[in-house]
Amino acid sequence: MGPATTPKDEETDQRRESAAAIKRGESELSDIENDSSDGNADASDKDSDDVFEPDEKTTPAKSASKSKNESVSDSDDDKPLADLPSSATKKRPSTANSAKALSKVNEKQLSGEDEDDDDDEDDDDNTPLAKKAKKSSKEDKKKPAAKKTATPKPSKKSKANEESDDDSDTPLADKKVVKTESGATKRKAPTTPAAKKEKKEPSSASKKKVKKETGVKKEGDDAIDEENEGDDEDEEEEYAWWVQGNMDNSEKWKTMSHMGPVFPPAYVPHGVKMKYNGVAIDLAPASEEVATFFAGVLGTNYEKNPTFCKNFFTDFLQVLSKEKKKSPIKEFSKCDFSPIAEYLAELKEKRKQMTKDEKSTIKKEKLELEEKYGWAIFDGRKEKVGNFRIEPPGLFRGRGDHPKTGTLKLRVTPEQVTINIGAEAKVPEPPAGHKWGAVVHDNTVAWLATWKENVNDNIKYVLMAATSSLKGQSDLKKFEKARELKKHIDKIRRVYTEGLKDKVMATRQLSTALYFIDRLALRAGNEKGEDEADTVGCCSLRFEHVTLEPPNKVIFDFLGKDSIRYENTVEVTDAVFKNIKIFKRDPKKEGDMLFDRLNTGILNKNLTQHMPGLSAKVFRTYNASWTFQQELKKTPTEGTVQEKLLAYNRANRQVAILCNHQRAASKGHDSSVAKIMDKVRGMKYERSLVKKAILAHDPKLKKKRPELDQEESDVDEDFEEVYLSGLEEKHKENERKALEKENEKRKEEGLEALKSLEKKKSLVIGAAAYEGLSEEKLEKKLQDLNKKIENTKLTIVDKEENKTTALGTSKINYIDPRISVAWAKKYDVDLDKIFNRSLREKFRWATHLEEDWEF
DNA sequence: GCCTGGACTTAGAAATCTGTCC
DNA sequence: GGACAGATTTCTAAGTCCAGGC
Repeated sequence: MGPATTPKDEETDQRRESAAAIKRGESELSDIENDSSDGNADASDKDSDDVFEPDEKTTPAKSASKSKNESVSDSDDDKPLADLPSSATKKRPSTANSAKALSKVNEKQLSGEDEDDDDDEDDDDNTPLAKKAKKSSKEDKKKPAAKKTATPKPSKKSKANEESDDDSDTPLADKKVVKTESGATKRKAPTTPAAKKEKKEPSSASKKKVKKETGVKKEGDDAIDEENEGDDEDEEEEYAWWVQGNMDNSEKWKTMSHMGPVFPPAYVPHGVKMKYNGVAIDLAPASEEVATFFAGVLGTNYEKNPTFCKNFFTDFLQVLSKEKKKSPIKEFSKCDFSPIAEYLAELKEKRKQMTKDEKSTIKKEKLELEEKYGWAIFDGRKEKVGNFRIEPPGLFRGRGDHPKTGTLKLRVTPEQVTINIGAEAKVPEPPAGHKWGAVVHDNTVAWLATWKENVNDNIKYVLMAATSSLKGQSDLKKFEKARELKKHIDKIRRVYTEGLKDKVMATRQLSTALYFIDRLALRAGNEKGEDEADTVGCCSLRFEHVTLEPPNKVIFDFLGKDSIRYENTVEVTDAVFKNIKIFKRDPKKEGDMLFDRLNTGILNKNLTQHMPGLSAKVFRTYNASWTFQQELKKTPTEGTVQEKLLAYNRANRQVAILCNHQRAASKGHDSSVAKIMDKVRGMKYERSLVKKAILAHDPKLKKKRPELDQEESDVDEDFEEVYLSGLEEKHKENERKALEKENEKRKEEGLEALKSLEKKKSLVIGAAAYEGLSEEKLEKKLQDLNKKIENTKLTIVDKEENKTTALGTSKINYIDPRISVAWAKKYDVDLDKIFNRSLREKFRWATHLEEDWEF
């Protein structure tokens, strides 16, 4: 499939540039490699919570060194390790702790390593083994039968591995049992909290409030205390959960109440008729609603997406078939939804044209709803709910090539909704004539309500807002985990670097994947079903997603999350290059897994051995925050706030590029940049006039301040002409408008229209504008212009660099906010220049720290 | 021990709001 | 005050990952 979704070629260049940022790793890596090869590895390795005890503490240096020496011979040729003469492979670093650590896991999980080395070589390196049919997988369709026959058997088996040996030889993809069809999976009632609690350790003696609370209510109250409402940001008192440092949030509340979710209003038919074959068609309300959904996407890319149209039409026919009268609608191509689309456009226009009063009435109603349903009471504290609205029906807008995009998303009924609320609280009333599907009192989960949507059978939740203490605690926990990784990262890098040359294929795959996850911040890459868009992450990369460019470049080109294209050319170490070559070796072909002995489960299980709770995604957080902190060091200490902010945004941008956070370039980007550039030139022209005026006052300054006599770089006579005539034009236009306005007024008053304004503003432009100004005023003007020009120039740079890169995602999710807070303190920049109101609220927990705080 | 459903985080697009310029 | 652009908020799709059930 062609990566057609959001190709951004310039972005690629930017990304390449960002490879520089990635190289932070490269240099470190070579350090690590050198480290391990020169036998000094253990000197720097002070990890206390080392998980690989036995050999680890004995002679890591020796083993590391040994492994390196061996791998030298290993890497002398391009042959996979298995193809080397046994004498070479037999010397494999079996005592190398790190590689062993990786293999250890594989022994268990893959049961892939035979005790007999020779066998191992053959099995692992040469031939991906038995390929059973992968049920309902895309790969399956693409793989011809030949693939499935390549099934050499392992020759010997160790006792311990006897049972799983077969599997060990099988690329994992082929072992996986794929999800059953949606209909085949039964829906489970939510697990009872009581049952869960029995298994769980009772959480620590409740989280005490360390500060005075606001909005404390008696438990069981169901109405929200309006008096306590107000601008949260201005509230002095807050629930400073972060002070006590208890990060165990397995028990999320003791008492909890809320008002339940809000359902979308019932459909009100508009009566506008769509056409079929040119004839207006009467539709029953249910059908009209679905037709209106489609009319709403006319003019967007969805309309041009055949899958979207096909899925929509299938469901539309289904709805039509339920009408009492038989509908003539049979073919999509004969449908004309434009009358409804026009009606929708009219509605939109009407909304735009609403009077101030009408707008404020709507706003008031919205606020009232938010006030009523937008809050929950957690242990007596009023906290904001995130999405308290049940998703309205519509057409599923799956991204990329989602096979179900366009499918009708049905209206959710209260009977489908499960409410989670404190046992002591009053259960919110369901809409009249309805009942809740269930009511539970589970304080081990964060959701207030849940339901299952019909399109993908996904479970949806009503959750707390990002500013809530619950989410704040999760955030802090996440960043602390990433900081914890800092203590282990050297070791992990050393381990996977050694693992790159391990004899066992599974270990090499694991190590290579880890290398990418660490260096390139790739996502883990879970397997996906055939009812989802074909996107991949690290573990699910396929043959066609990675190409090699000798001597040491790897080119990635694949669609990642949200079908966003990831394009990157990276210089890698010899070992990685060689591994990819092996992983792509015959008989592998397009459609085959690159890492056929790896999946996210194995990867993460391995990672938890290095550090409890460590998973692939932690690397993204760690590397994002770490990169950000490093990049911020480039902030000019003496610079203006604007310059400091540019440095901040650049650091942010490096992270966004690393994480491949993209956005579509706005339509008017180029023209808006051109406009600003013209503005700068105009200011420069004005500056040149001011300078001349200053010199006219005091010609002696010419020597003292030669810059006053300097020509402006990009302001020439042509520009002057255009600029001045532009000013004149503008002036005339303003006069014309003013006259028009005046005459309208006169008309109302029954007066005769004027031919020209009585009081005209005279236009003074060019040098004349500065004649007669005092030297002092001119100097002030010059200073102002200098400042303005510099700031505007920086704006252009920032804008240009931000064209297709989305900074928000990394700022919200990956960069430890404490780095930003410390930076703002250190460089004396207002926090609100870098965090908007929402972020300040979301990261309130991060604001109380010293400027020397480090990630 | 494997698999999957459930719970949650992360993501870009779309909608809405806000500020600036004229 | 209207138009426009940019910022912010909302929406919900699409990921990750792990606990619990078989």
